[in-house]
Amino acid sequence: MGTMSDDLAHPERAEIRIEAVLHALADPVRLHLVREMERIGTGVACGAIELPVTKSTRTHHLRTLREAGVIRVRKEGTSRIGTVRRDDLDARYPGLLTAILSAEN
Amino acid sequence: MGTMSDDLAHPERAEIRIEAVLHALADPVRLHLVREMERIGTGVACGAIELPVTKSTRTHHLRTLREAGVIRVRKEGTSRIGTVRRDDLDARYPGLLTAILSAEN
DNA sequence: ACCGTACTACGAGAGTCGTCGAACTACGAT
DNA sequence: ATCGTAGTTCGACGACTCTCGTAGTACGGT
Repeated sequence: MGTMSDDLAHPERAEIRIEAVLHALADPVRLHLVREMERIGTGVACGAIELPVTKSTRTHHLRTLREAGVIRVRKEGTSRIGTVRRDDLDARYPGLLTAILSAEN
Repeated sequence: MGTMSDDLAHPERAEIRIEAVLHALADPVRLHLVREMERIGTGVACGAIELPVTKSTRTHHLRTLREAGVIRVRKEGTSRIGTVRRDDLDARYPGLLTAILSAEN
């Protein structure tokens, strides 16, 4: 047993704040994470994306992205499947995500 | 006299990094600063924009924006005139600035 | 020359952030 | 039931950030 909130918390579309989104995407690790999710497409096992950090740090970044409203995460067995919330972000900040993700640097 | 680098340092267009821009605009004070500059238009006396912080904090935020490549600052007497680098930002990250600045929230 | 205005520079303090390791929970397979 | 795999949680640490006040520099007016 043990207390376990079975579903992960996500902000509603209307609750997404631009500062939180920008802050979330300003980190190189998180930006890479989102770019990979977008590249692969339909539902990625978060753990499958190679990262230069440990498991706990990965969890931290995924939570930051989720709580900012950038990605949606659902449980699938022992894995977490993540997808970019492109529909919500495009509705709320048209052009933002495309501009950021297509920024070659 | 004293050593005084007479011109302020700005990154070239090609040197602008997306993470720095996002980080710079993720702060509420700086975002407000940039929005005001864009609203007023051609060359604003940075000190004229009302802010809930002290002078030294304002200097800090202006430096952050300048070093990220978001604004250009030139000296005019004892004042600093700031302008958003829309041309450079639009060239490098098309749609980004518009998306961020038009985000009401 | 003096004074006021506009801004910068330099600490300092409080808070946040990114990172890790160790301990824990949850699920699936053998 | 046992083991391994996937992820979370917790505390800790160093680094960075936002804030401020004080002191200093530069320019313009009287």
